[in-house]
Amino acid sequence: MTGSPHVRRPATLASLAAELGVSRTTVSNAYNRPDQLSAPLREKVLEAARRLGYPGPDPVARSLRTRRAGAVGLLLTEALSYAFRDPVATGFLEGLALACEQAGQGLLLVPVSPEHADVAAVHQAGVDGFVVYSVSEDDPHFRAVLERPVPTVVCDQPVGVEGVDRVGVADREGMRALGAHLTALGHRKIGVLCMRLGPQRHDGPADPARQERTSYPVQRERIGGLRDALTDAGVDWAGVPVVERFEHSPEAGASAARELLASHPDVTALACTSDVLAIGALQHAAEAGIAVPERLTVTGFDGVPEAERVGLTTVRQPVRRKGQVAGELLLQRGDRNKPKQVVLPTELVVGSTSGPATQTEKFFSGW
Amino acid sequence: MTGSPHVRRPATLASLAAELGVSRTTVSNAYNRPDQLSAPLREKVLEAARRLGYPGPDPVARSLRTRRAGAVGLLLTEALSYAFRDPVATGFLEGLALACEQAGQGLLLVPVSPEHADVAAVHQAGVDGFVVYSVSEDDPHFRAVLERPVPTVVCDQPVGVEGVDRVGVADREGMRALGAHLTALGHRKIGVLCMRLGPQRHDGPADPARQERTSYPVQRERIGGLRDALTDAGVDWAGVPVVERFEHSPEAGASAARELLASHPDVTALACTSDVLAIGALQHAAEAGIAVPERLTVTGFDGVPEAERVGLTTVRQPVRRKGQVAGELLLQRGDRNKPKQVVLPTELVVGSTSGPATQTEKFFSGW
DNA sequence: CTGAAAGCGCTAACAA
DNA sequence: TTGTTAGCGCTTTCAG
Repeated sequence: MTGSPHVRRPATLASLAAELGVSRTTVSNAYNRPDQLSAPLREKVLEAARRLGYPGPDPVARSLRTRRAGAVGLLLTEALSYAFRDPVATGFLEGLALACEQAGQGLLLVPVSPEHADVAAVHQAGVDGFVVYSVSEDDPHFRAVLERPVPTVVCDQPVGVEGVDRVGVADREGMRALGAHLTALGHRKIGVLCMRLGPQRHDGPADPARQERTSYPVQRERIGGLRDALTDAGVDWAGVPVVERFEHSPEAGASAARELLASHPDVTALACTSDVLAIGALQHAAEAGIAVPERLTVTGFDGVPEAERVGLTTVRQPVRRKGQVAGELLLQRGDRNKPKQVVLPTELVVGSTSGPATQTEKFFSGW
Repeated sequence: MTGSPHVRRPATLASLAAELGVSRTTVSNAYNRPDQLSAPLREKVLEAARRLGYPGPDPVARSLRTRRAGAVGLLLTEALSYAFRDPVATGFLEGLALACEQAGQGLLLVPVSPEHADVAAVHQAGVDGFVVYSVSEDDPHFRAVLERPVPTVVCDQPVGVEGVDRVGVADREGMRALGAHLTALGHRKIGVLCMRLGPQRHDGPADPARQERTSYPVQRERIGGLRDALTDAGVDWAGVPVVERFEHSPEAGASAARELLASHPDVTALACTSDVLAIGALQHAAEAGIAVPERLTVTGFDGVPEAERVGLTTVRQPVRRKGQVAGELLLQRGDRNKPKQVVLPTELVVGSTSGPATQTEKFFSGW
């Protein structure tokens, strides 16, 4: 009577109760409050459930009633799928997942394809809170998150959003230490490879104005830290070439390195704002027969596992811990109402890809 | 009257409707069926919503009503966090996420810490279906999934579960091709490094009985494929040393390589059942001063990006595609009722870590 | 220890 | 184009 024949309507708590001649409360208690009813009765209920194929209380209905979804939503910059290709993002996810796991909460990846400028997914997410991972300051999905009446914590970007928690790392200090390392090695001709600075695709040189105006504070800080260090050593920042890439991949790093070295064959060090770019730069160097670190120093930022494996000089940030803190900030907020800011430390890691600046005259950079 | 003062009770659809003097349907339509009401009225509703801070229809309530959660659940073997450290898992996730994204569905990672033998999380997940990634045949969480009245698709393992879709790859064929490659290069003394074969921690040699009895069909198939190839070449499998590791990490691979080479210094090739293990083996070789491939051939399985970068000889499986297929199987199942099995092809990739078997006499393997 | 009553917030027919 | 009527399946005081 209720539907087409092929739709098997599973039993509900009510139908089970009716079947057994007990009240719905009793059935509910059998699942949620075992101590509120006698063991035999409970077993009877569970047995009947098994027999009738009742899969236990419907999670959605329960969520509606209890007003808790048992999951936290995760909003990522890029297409959802990108996150899994980026080792920094996966490290973060690992930490966040860990925190969720410990709290018994699910982690819902909110599907936001960049083209799909469709904010609906954010509204549709049944979650008790959001973690926002490194999005641009004017991301529409992010704004949609803010409209939801649930707590939110931001990782990295954007900074300074009113009323939301944030966890980040000491980007500027880390890069500054790296810069000092480079200048101490005698490098004066330094080139920079950086990640995207704006929402629009742009691949190529980025002048200081563009560096400042970026909507990605993390990049601004990292570049700024390097600038601080170089300035301390008397290097004029205006003369430092910076090449930007929209994509974040080893391939992008390789092509950026090629571009920068072609236009500035005299640079002795390539400072990249991420390990992924640096790995690409190393790859280019290897292919072009440029000896690292003898003829070219290459550095990264992040401290991803592969970087460590290849001995990259970099700045390590506690990615996993960052994710964990983000989760804890969200899940262990008592009834705190003032937003909390956490900044984790970074650490210079000197590997085998940085060495003294080349003493010899300019090489022909190529083969 | 309804609660403590610090709990701001957000507006609901009903209260908004009351406020405007329209029916709840109208408000609902303003959000879900814009064409069902006049533009001015709709604007009026939306404006009032903004004014009253109504965040739009509650997703959980909607889900209850529409009987669709808008998300698929993902069940992983290991601790949730492990998945993000394993490049094969992340590749799979990437593909799955892609499929979800395209369908506008969320992806809910179900928190199952292995110690927390607590199946509750599976019951608590508000999802329209489950994807199960490579779990053991007798995993309790998996059984809990099967009890839920939603469609399920399994990736890789377990095999042969009644009524559920499955996507896998040609593990055996791939490994067989790799084995043929090795024997063609003249290798006869071959050692194997494999992943866990049982639920209990076991690190060390795995004899043929243990290989057969494993509850992880994927390992069985890969080892079996190699066995086929070696047998074809007249190598007696009983004499092939297999070292197992419970953890799946480069470190585990390195230690396994060390162990195997110590007990069998005469092997000329190390076939690993995963790239991650192989990368560890390479690392050990580098540290021990063993030239690859001159003195030792090392091979993997999977074709992860890093393997490609280091030139590992391996068997490539379409991990991302596998995830995508899993998603499509779940999301695009019309009203199909017979389960579907998809097996994707694998491909031998010859890199620079495999070479002819050493012609010289036995080396002292180590230093 | 068990039951009755009262919704959680929403959508989907169907009428008006 | 708008409103009315019924629940979706469950939990939770509060009495018995």
